[in-house]
Formats: sequence, structure tokens, C-alpha cells
Amino acid sequence: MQEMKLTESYLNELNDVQKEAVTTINGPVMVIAGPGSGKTRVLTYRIVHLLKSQIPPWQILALTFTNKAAREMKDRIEKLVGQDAYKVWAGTFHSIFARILRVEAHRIGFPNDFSIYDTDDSKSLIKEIIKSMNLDPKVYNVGAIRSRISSAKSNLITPKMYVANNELIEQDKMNRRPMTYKIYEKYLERCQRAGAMDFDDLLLQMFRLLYQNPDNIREKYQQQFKYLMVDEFQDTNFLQYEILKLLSIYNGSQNNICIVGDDAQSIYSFRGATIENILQFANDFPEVKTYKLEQNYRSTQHIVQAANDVITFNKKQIKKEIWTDRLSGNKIKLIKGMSDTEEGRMIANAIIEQKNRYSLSNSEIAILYRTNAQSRVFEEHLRRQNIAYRIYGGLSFYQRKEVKDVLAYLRLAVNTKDDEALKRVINYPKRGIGQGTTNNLTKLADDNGISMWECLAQIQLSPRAKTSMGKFVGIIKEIQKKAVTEDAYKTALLAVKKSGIIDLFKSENSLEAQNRIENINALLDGIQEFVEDDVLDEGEDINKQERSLSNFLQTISLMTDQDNDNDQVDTLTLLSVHSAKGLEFKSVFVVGLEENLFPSYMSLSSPEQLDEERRLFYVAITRAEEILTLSYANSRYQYGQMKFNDPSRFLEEISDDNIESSITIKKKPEFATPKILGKFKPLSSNPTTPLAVGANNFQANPSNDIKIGQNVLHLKFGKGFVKSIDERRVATIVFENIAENPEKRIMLNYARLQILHD
DNA sequence: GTAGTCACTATTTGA
DNA sequence: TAGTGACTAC
Repeated sequence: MQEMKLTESYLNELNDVQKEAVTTINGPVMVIAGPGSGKTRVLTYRIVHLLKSQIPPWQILALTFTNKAAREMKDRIEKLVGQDAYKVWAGTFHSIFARILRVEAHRIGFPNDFSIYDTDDSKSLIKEIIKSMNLDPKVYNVGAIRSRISSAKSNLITPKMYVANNELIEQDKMNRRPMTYKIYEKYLERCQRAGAMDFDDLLLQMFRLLYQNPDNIREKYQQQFKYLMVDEFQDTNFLQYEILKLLSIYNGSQNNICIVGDDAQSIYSFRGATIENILQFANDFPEVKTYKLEQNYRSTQHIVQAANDVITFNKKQIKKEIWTDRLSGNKIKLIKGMSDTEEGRMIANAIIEQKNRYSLSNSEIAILYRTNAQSRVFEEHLRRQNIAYRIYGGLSFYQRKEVKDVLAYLRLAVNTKDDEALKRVINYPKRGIGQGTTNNLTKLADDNGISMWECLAQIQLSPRAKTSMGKFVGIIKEIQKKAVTEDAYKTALLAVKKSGIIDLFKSENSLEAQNRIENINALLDGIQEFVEDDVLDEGEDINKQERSLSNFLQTISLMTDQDNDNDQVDTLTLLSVHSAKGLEFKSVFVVGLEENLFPSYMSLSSPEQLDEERRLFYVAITRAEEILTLSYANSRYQYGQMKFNDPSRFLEEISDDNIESSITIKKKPEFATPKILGKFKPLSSNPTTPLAVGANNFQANPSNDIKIGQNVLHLKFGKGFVKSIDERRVATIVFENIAENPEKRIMLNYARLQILHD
């Protein structure tokens, strides 16, 4: 009975279309979900509905792109159904496939405890291959080759198919890199030999496993995963879709696959995502039922309308129009600076003004930019104004050198064939194994088709190098031994000590070294936490193995640190538009809206890429719940040169009705003091106005009314006390919330101050 | 083995 | 401008 009630209550929280999408659990379903339309809610409630319909949790496979999205989903399901949530197979494509490959990899020629190569490892290996082939590393740009290999894998193009493909070969010739296919071939060999998979391999090898179907492994997983769900389907690449098809299309299949996505938010074509998959879906699953979630619960009218305005300029799209029944709210504000510096200053001022007017906390505000390089100016001005901020998307914790070095010791202990790990630490900290020795080793290993570790036994060494090498091998063996008898934490502790990394930093005695020691300690803490985690996820196969070193290594190699936002401080967020996808803020600033920047100069040559930039802009503006401010600068420093760019075409695409006090975009630079274009409209006292909260109904008093001893409100500085006024009508006001120099001298003739009576 | 110098390049990013 | 990687000289 209780359960019945719960069932009803969760369905009642959905609108009609959402409810349909949630309760249609048989057959293929496609949900086109506009921004802010309750996509996550549909996904989670659908899983809840499956569980309530007596579907065993382990038959449900829910795939996302980020750990964060997966965690959010699991947490929400747990709130509704409890522990069963953890028996659902929910996670990122990569983590779920890695989990399966840990059990099955031996069937396709990989060890079950394969290493995972991150992008740095891949690059380092490719670099080595280029060198071994005596190719010019300037022409054979490592990054370019890596992404070429990556996209070949993502499109299921083997080296053989690569050579046979005229288009690819022609492209490589044009780029003066005709040997790319050969590098690709060697790279695959080397990964296999090292027992390592890169990120693309986690998908590719999963595909191979299902496709080659050793021991009918495909049927096993087809039988297990009867219900598939995919989030952000517009971000899937060819390979991912092929895997999904292998799992869901077969004789007797119910085709219970539900995809959720939005073609208008497809912004990752540069890493292989293709909207074709959405369009193809209806062909592959002709029975598909399509639901469009068009009601936006996030943003106020003008923002939603502006988003619609802009996206209509893209021709190729699934027709839909988002709408909202929220209040019309504020119009979009436009800020123009003469230079990038000034843009930064004006944005910082506008932020302070908004904070005071609407009593926003820092965490309700975000600044979005097209390129990360733009963050600096804003940082400077925010710091100057004493606004706490944090930047999304810097170097992740697990990418720090010292952390990776420690991990390399552990990786090597788990899988000695891991050449990239070996290269990292064989002479770090320095133990007298020089470049020459390492080069010989690499070459010998390559010539014999074995791993470097296996070569160590046979390589000829000078007596000196021999002792050093002996020491190194001893350390690794010791770590290995520890790993057998002890848990991951104790093993890692030993590795840190024996490797000499900590001693190295201790002797350095600098602030930076201190920092690195702290990071290593943080890593150790993390490992300890992993080991001591005694929360037993019911139903999962928990045995000693799960706490093993190799398991820990897998877990963290698939992690980024966008997870660690355990911030105590109230911070404003600075981030690129790409990384803002999926997030929302009360007030959003989209900055640097200039031609050649947003849209990026890289995209101007092709209409497809320009459309993607436009979708990116669409994503940017739909992050805002109530206040949206757009800005551009007449000039800015790019690559050390002053550049003059026109305002972005996207600004013109928003209809004037949605912009406060429209200005002519293409107007010549003004010489008057730049100011916020379009004044803030005084808020109505209507209590339903989203942001009108009590005292923030700011209304300036005539400056003559300001007297000594009064409490006043200033839009920029907040609440203050008038200490004195001099003969030139300059008031000295002490502001409560300003930590440094709370005393400001305010010119009353210009200031807008509201007298506070209490 | 390392410090110093020069030349080159330059979106977006998850796992 | 700023960061990186390769090369040179000790």
C-alpha cells in the first residue's frame, strides 16, 4: 500500500509528456529534451518506474558521459527507492565498459588487470613511435596524430581500413604525414603488448568483445541488459552507438532502449560526437516513440525567447520550440567595453550591483567564456573587488605530476608491462639511469616485441647502471610483494617511501615542494578512504578484490576532479561554455561576444562549424535562470597583439524585444565613458517578481537628503554608515561588507544611495 | 645530467 | 603574451 502511494506521488510530479516518456518502458523511446525541461528528472523517474514495475535492477543499464551526471542520477534514484539504486548499472560509458572488461578482457587478448593509458600516456607512446620511425616530430605533431588515431577508433576504422581509405590517406598526404596509418598500427601493437587500453579502447575493446563474440559473450550481456538508457545521446559517437546497437538489436529483442538528448545542444562534434546518431535512431528502431520536452522550467521568458531567436538561424535541426510559463522577468542586458580590461572591470561592477540589488550570493552567479584564456581579466577584477571565485577546468588533481608519478609506481607493480608507467619512474627520482640506457631499453623492447620490464633482465649494462637498475627493480618487486599481502593503502604508503619521492621534496624545502607533499598525502588519504570504505553496496560483488590496488587504479583513472567541490566558501564560478553544459545559475554573464572569438575564428570557414558555435551560444544563454548579461569589447589582446573585432553576429540574432534598451550593434566605437548599456529597471514591488526580496527594492534618494549619521545602501558596496560629508559634498561612508578599506569617499552628486530607516 | 636559450604555436574537453 | 619543447653548452 505504501509502495502504491509512492508510485503515484512520483508520477504526479511530472507533466503529461514527461509522464508518457517515463511510463513507456517497452520498445524504443526517444526523448528530445530542451534545456531546463526536466531531463534528469525523466531519466531518474523512468528508472524508478522500471524498478516499481518489477524489473530487476541489474537488468537496467544507464549510460552517461560524466561521472557527475551518473552520480546525480544514482543519488536521486536512491532517494526514491533506496538501496536498489546501487544495483542498477548506472555510470559513464567508460566506467561501465571498464568494469565489464575487467572480467572479460582475457577473451580478446588483454589481461584482466589491464592498465588504462590517459591522454599523456598515449601521447608519450606516440612520440616514442614517431621517434623510432625516424620521422620529423615537427611534421608529425603528436597531438594531431593522437586525435587522428582517436577518431579512427571512434569510427571503427582499423589500420587496414585506414590504408584502404583514399580520403584519409589523401588528407594525411596533404598534411605531409603519410605515415600516420603506420603509427596507428604500431600504437595498437604497443598498447596490446603493454596490456594497456586508452580511453577510446575502453569503448573499442568493448565493441570487439561483443562483435567477435567469444564464448557467446554477446548473448550474455544482451540477456542481462534488457533495459538501456542513454543520457546526452547527441554526444555519442559512431562507436558508442554501434555498441548500443549490438546490445539492443538481435533476434527476439524487445528493443527496450531509451535515449535522451537535444540536437540543439550538440557541441562536441570536435571530439567525434555526431548528431547523425539521433537522426539515424528512428531508422534503426522504426517502432520508436518520440517525446519532445519543450516546457522550460528553468528560465524566465526573455531568456527562453532569446534562445529560440538564436537557434532558428540553424537550418538543420529537429523542430521544437521551448516555452515557459514563468514570468517574463528581466530583459537581457548588454555590456560593452572599449577593451578586454574594461570589459572585465564593467562585469565586476555589474556583479556587485546585482549582488546588492537582488541579494545574490556568489554561487548564484557565473561568468561564461568561449576560451579559457579569457578568464584572467575577470579573475583580476574579481580579486580587486574581493569577490571569491573558482575556476572550473584547470589541472585535475590526478593530472598533477607528483600524483601521476606515485601512481606510476603502483601501476607498474600491478602490471609490469605498462611501459608508460615504467618510463615515468625508471629514473625518477634520479637514480642514475640515463637517457642512453632508457633509449637502448626502448629499442630492445621494441625490436623483440616485448615490454621494457621483460627486457631489463637481458639488457647489457655498465656496472654502474646495473646497480641502479637493480635498485629500481628491487623497489618495484617490493611494492608487488606488499600488494599481495596488504591492502592498497599500505602498498601505496610503501611505494611513496621506497621510491624516494617524498624524500626528494623534503630535501627541496620550497613552498612548491611542500605543496607537492600535501598532494601526495591527499592521494594517500584518498586511497585509505577507498580501502576503509565500509559501506557495502548491497548486491554488488564485494570481496577482497574490490579493495585491491588494481581496482583503485581503475577507479581513479576514470575520474576527474570536477567532483571535489567541497567548497565551504561562497564562490562565483568562472568557466568555459562547454563545461557549463548541464549547469544553471540565477545570473549568467556570457562574455567576449565578438566575431573571431565567439564564434571562434576556427569555425568561420564552414557553415557546419558555425552552426555548432551557435548551438554553443544557445547552451550558454539557457544556463541563466533569471538574469542574463551579455558583453563584448571593441578591442582585446590576443596572442600579444591588439585585435579589433566586431560584435558577435549572435547578438544581432536576438530580437530587440528581449534586450533591454537595444543598441545598434554595428555602431562605431563610442568615445564617451563606457557604461552599462541599458539601465537597470527598478524592480516592481510585486512579490511574485522572481528576485524582489525585501530590502533589495533599491530606490535612490535625492542626494541632498543624505545626512551624516544615516545608514545607506549603495548598489556597489552594500550597506554603509555615513561618517562625514565635506564642503564639496563628498561623503565618507563606512561599508559593512567590505573587508579591506571599508571607508569609501563617495561623491554625493553622482552617487545613487538609498537611505535606510530602521 | 642540467641550465639556459631559442623558436614556435595558439578553441572547446570527457573518460 | 605565455607556455612548451628541442637544442646547445657546460
